[in-house]
Amino acid sequence: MKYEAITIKDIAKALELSTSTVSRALRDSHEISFETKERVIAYAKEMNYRPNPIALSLKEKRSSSIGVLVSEIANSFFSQAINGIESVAQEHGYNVIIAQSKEDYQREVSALNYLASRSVDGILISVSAGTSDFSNINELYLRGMPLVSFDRVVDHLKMHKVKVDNYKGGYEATKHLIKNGYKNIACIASSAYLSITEERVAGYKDALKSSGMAIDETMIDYCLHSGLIYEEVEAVMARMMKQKNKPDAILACSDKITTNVMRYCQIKKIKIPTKIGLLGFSNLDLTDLLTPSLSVVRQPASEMGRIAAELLIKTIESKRALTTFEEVILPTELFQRASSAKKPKVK
Amino acid sequence: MKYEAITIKDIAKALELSTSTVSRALRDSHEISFETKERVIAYAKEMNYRPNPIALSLKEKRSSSIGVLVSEIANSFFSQAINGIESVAQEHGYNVIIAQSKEDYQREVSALNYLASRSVDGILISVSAGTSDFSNINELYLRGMPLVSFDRVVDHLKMHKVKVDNYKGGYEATKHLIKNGYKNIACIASSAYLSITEERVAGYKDALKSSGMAIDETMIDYCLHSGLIYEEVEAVMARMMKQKNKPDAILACSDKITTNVMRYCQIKKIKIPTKIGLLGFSNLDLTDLLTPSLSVVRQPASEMGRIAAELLIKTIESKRALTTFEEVILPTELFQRASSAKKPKVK
DNA sequence: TTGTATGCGTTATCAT
DNA sequence: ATGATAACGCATACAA
Repeated sequence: MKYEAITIKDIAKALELSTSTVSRALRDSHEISFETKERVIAYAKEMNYRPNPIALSLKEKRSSSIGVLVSEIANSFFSQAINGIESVAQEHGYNVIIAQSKEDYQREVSALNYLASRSVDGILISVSAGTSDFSNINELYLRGMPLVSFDRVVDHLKMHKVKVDNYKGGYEATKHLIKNGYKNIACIASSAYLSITEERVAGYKDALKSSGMAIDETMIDYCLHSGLIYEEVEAVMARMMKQKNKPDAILACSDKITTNVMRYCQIKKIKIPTKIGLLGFSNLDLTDLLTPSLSVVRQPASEMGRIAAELLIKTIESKRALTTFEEVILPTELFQRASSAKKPKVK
Repeated sequence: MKYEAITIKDIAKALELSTSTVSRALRDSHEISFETKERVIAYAKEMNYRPNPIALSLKEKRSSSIGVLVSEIANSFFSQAINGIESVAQEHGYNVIIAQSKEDYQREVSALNYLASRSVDGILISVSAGTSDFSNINELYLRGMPLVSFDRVVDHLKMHKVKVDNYKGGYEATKHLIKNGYKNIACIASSAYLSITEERVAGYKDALKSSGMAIDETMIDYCLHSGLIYEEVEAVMARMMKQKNKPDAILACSDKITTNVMRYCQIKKIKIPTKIGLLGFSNLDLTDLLTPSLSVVRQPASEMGRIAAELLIKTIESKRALTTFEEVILPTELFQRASSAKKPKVK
């Protein structure tokens, strides 16, 4: 019943040829007679021959696969990015091997180690939030492993970088809220340790400044776990809604913060956007459907994945040693509901 | 700068030993002197030696990796499932290679072919909606490739199956709509080729019957691409809303159908749930926040992935030829908004 | 035009 | 206790 996969050797034996002849015939070498070629190809097809990619990898010293390391696959941003990565990879004949760090440094190190041990030709990395020791990644660079970091990039590391313009995203989102009449705009951001957080908050601050509005530090807060835990967001919201200078709008700086602010408002029966405005960074499918006027800052996740993968494959295939590193910065998209947005009640 | 990865041979040369001695020393064989072992291990560590997994694969005829074939990674159900799969795989020392068919039969075949050609030890499959020819999968079975299908299983195929109780899900969802006062409940389902579609629709029909309601075939329709394409859903909705017997509620049988029905209603300014009720199968994060009364049928995606992966790895590691096949059926979860739902205007 | 031999990195089976 | 050799499947330099 279960039959072993057929090899070149089997074909050679069956056709009374040498393995090299078979190999060449299958690769359509010009030095094989038309007749032999036909016989070999016909038989190979009949027996459903497939070359063993592992043997090929060993010979060619390349695996035709790339590794992707993210913190959490079931995060819509990353799954969209992987979507783009997989598409590009498949166009170029590469497989995609995925690993997730779950924001855990140990898991990140071991996943990286495995991928590194020559089972992939290159690696796409979005570092986990807690990581501050990048010696492993540097080690990979020294080994000559082609690397591209995306989204969460680390400035001082020697590798290609693909990310969005977080500063501009934060700036424009805040401007959008101001334009819509909001006066007291709070900012709830992710872990203060991530550079993307810094950049978004800087954009927020500069937008306020450029509109002549004051920056109130009580209106800025951080969620260590990027809002992953509802209570984190709840605590921040509760504090802000209690204070003298109450926000009339929120800039939510991550997917989870956005949805958890919505959840908070729903539970507390705070109407969005009339009672409080909300503008979130989110890649979830539905955010634009959610409330009549919620706008969303989207990251071009799939596009980012595509670009990062292209860059990686280009690097792999031009095997020169790297001295310069590209940094691609994509624009965020301010996605606005087409239908008429209800204006907030301006005080 | 770029240094080649070190091999056993390099170690042997440096230490003036044979490769076999080095190999044995590294594997802590009892027939190697303590002294030699120490030298070898110390040197290997110093040089950061890692065995080449590809060479190992060739030798062992196993790759320690499993393939996952889904229609679309950036679909929250699948990304949650992959999340579970990756976790289990990593616990057992397996890599996960992903491929997406994009609901395209040709891509499914070629992806499967690649995975099949011995680059993975087993495959997890959720067949694409358009597929009706399963000869490839059967071919894999004959080749002895360990297979587990999940979510979208095909009844007559000889393989393990992990899925949710779609019948019950459809039944309870429909009952829920009936209980909320809806009288004309339509059903928009995925590809008619999928058994999950059949089952959900059967549950829908039986729920109507058991409430003494008639089944109107014009109220049931299918989307070949599972609603992936907006126009697909739009066409069905347009048709239904034009006919004499107009629905006052919709049972949407997939993630994408759910959101695209919502999008349609938004564009056409049809209010959910007062003008039309909606109950969808969805694993999106936000669906419960969406409208004041939308309930959602959730699939335990991550859990399903975990179970499927466990089953696959178990099958791989007990290499006996398969004669019996397990079928695991998980319950769906009817997720209901806690807050007061607005009742529909009952005619 | 075809065949033989070698090597990719590793381990297992023989020697010694 | 250690070494030489073959084998995994394939491609290719070198012979014939």
